[in-house]
Amino acid sequence: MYKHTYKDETVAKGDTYKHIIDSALALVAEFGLEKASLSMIANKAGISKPAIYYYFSSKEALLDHLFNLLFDDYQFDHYFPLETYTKDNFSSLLTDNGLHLLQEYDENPELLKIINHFIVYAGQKQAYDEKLKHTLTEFLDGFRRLLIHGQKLGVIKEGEDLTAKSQLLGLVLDNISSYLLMGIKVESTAVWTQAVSYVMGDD
Amino acid sequence: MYKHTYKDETVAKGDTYKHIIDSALALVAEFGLEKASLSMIANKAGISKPAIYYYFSSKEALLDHLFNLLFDDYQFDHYFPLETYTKDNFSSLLTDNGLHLLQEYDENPELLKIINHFIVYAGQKQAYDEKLKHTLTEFLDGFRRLLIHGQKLGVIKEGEDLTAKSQLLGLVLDNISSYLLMGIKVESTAVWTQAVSYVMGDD
Amino acid sequence: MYKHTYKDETVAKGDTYKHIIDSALALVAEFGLEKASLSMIANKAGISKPAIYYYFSSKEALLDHLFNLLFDDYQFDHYFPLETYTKDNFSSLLTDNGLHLLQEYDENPELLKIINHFIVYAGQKQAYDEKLKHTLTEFLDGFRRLLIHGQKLGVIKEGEDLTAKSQLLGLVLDNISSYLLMGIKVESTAVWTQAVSYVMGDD
Amino acid sequence: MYKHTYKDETVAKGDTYKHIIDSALALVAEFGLEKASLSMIANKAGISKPAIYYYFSSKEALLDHLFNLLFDDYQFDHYFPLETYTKDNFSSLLTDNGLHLLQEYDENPELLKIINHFIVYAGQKQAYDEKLKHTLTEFLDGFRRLLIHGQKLGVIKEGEDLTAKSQLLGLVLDNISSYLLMGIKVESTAVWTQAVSYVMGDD
DNA sequence: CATGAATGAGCTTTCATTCAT
DNA sequence: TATGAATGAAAGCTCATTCAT
Repeated sequence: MYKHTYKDETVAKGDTYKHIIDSALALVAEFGLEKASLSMIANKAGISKPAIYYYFSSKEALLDHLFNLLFDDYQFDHYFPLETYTKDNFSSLLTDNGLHLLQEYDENPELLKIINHFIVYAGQKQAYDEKLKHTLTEFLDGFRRLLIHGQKLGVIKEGEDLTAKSQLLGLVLDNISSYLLMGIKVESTAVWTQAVSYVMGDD
Repeated sequence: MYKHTYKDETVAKGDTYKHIIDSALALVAEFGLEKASLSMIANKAGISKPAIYYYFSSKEALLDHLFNLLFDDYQFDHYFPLETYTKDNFSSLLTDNGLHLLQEYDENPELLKIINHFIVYAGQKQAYDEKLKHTLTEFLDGFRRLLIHGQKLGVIKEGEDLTAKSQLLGLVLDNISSYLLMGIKVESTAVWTQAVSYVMGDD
Repeated sequence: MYKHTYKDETVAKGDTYKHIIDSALALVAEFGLEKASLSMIANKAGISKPAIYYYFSSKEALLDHLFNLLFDDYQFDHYFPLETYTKDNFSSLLTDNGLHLLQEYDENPELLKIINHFIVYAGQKQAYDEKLKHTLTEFLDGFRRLLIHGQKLGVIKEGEDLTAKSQLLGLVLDNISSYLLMGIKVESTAVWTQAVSYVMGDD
Repeated sequence: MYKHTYKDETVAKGDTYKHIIDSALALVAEFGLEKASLSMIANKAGISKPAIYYYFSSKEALLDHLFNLLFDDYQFDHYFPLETYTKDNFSSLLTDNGLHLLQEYDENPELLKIINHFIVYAGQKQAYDEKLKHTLTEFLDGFRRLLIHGQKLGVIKEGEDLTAKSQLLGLVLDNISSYLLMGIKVESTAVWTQAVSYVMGDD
């Protein structure tokens, strides 16, 4: 699961709105979706409980908003901009982009926590489930498109099982951040570098 | 996260006890740790709420029991018995053992769900966090020991970064099951096969 | 144990607040601190149970409030204002003030009941215990100060054991009200009058 | 409230029975009548909860038994044996007997605590209330009979208000133990000595 | 005699939600 | 826009009690 730093676009809606969202994010990260109660959120936002209902019709609506905030602008291209990849920089850029993504999450452990809460919750809410599935699938697909691009550039051999290789990349990258989140020591740089070099056919 | 089929040893304790545990497992899988209430569990078990307290001193104690049930006998050796690996079967056994693990979880999607709930909950309960960390670390370490064994057998080249390679194996295997759980289509066999062949230095 | 008529100062807080306190006082008097449940209190106050939590953070907080209500403004001077005592009125004023106190409690048997419940409960809650001890000690001390004042006025002989005499006064007065509360017939006026005349050295 | 050391006569009923009563007494002293639950009692007695029902038909029955145990053999004569009082020893014996009673309670603070719990509970249970009233009244009456005896012996003047004096004695003695129980420092010896000397007409 | 197993009633507390203002 | 006041529903938990064994 990866996500770049969250930035809410709705500037016009005023401070209270943002306070609610920020408080909600912080509390969900700390206590989870259900234990983060509206009381706590209102409290942290410095407003009264009913005020939340002015902006969100229900707690569920608020959580939905957070969910979309985190997953909406989540795109493979943001981290691995296909158009910047050339024959010469392919391997090193792939490595760098991946490491950069890992670093971003390392710096925002809260985000990963929230996302994890949503992932588990997705088991109970179909709408989340579908969006989540779609998002992750898209990301895996991004790696596939990238590898195909690499083939066209001639840096990746023809005839390889690109699907499996791209999925391996996605799975590894995703899980490195999960393990980092849990505080399990993983040599993230080395592992990612190896995964890349393998996919590139280096040895 | 991997786990073989759960089997409770305490046969002597009678039916009610098992009903409680089974109901709890099912409901935790479906609704999560907090939303699976004692009322629901009692209901599903066909008993009254206080009856649960005859067997467990609190809801937390019940959840702890489930947690231990799932994580206690979780061992790398169970899936990858080091002593069975030889020079000749190393590569294929590694592949087969991994696929077998994946298949096991594929057949018990409930277990993975519960485990995921516990993983998220671990963020709030240190005891879980520690055990979880220890368990996952142990599993990664298992792969490392296995690769070292492979080196001794001469099937893996000297001078390789075994730590990174073992971690790659662990991360990939773990995340394949996660993705399967979420219903994301991953070519698990192909990916795992590739990961193994990479680590073995095949190409 | 003595206490003047309870009167809550917080007029501004609205009716519900007062209803809660009044209901709580009545039910604690009748059933005791533990058996007076929030359900009963809410019921008697004509509100829902959670409404109580809007005003008090817990049952304990509510009981604490009652406790303070009863003991806070409990002062010896309120019943025996030292500055009003003169050489001429000393004996009769001491008698009158005591009788007045007894009468007050006679007219508010509920208060004494509640106080008794708190006294017993003090054995389990240190905060109550300390305040209670302090309050009663202060009252005994009040009598001592009063007798010293009497010595200065020349109505009480020098060289007497004022401590013992003052404690006798306090103990008698306190226990008369207890016995009255229990419905045990005590000739309160006669007993108190005798106690006073003894302390004054009359015969 | 005064009470000599409790001693159960029912020896024949076996150990369990006594264990139950002892445990109940100890726990009632510590936690009060309601909070001392049958679970706790059974636990402390080293038996199972239903075992209590073999000896007592209900918790109330058990409490009733304790109540009677404490109040049944409560007699003024036990502490102040009228027949031992003579013209010569009257004053000193009265003093000594009272001090002895106080000392007894001082050495058994548990008993006083339990008795206090019952006194408060008496407000809710008429049967207790009546017995309690009767017991206390009897004690006050005992002092009256003693003073009358003193008059006959010629150590107390004729024409005195013996009722008020006897009540004063009873109230003082009773409340001294209460205050001692609460941990309020009272010069018990001095106060009681004064009370006696007053009643005797000494000065 | 005594217990393991179980229950209904009731407890304090928290929650998302509503509504008049 | 925002809040004070209140609520129904449900949570985890404890208790006195029962009953077959």
